[in-house]
Amino acid sequence: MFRTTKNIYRALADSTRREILNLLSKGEQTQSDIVKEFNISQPAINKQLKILKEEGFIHVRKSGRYRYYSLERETFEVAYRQMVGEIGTMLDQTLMDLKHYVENKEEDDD
Amino acid sequence: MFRTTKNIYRALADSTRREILNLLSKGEQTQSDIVKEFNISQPAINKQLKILKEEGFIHVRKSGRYRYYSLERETFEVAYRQMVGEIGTMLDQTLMDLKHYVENKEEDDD
DNA sequence: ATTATACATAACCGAATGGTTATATAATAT
DNA sequence: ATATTATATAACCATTCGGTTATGTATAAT
Repeated sequence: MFRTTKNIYRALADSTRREILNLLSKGEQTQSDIVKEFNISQPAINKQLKILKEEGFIHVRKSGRYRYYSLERETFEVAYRQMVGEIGTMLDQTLMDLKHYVENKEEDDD
Repeated sequence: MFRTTKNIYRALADSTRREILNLLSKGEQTQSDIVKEFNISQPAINKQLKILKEEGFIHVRKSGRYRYYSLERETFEVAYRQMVGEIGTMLDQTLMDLKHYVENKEEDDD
């Protein structure tokens, strides 16, 4: 009932992944470029890239021995909008609830 | 560099927790009320509530043997804004990048 | 006083996470 | 042909996660 097609929540759950996305948002990067930006091993980065790819947030372009990673902007944006919508709704509802509470302050009976 | 004060990403990572938040957004609920809404055990819900509380997204009011849970609207909203800001920036940057790419289509040399 | 209800907590469990090291493979450079 | 570089993959490990059952404790109801 609450799952987005692409699980943006999973993608964003880890800080390394968020930083990778942030990095890629500045432009295409090879895997080794990305690895250089972190203090963790190449296989560790590779795994996180795999998860981001699984969830559809990034895209790989192969060229020679290089892999160029970039944001899958479309997917990302759609998922993002959905997430913002969901959470936004919750916040709206709390306002509604507060409004209801204020309005019915005196008459506790319904 | 990328961590919010309250870890909204962690809070939202699990679908049960998101559903709890959604439920609470409609108004205060006792723990047993919440338990009834799910197919999982009371201790399981209790654990998720503990995490949401840890991250500051909900609040408990004790009354008799009941625990009334409600959204900590303030924290939630601040974290939400921050998250939207962070991700929004990423998306803006990809636009920027795209713009740069489009503008420099013909001249690959900078 | 006894029973029922709401919640808390402990012990346990399997699976997923997020990293590691070691090693293989593929492409490039020398 | 050999060495180097980029990436992939396997095996391993500790921790976290998200649930379970069992049981304890506090409050309320009978």
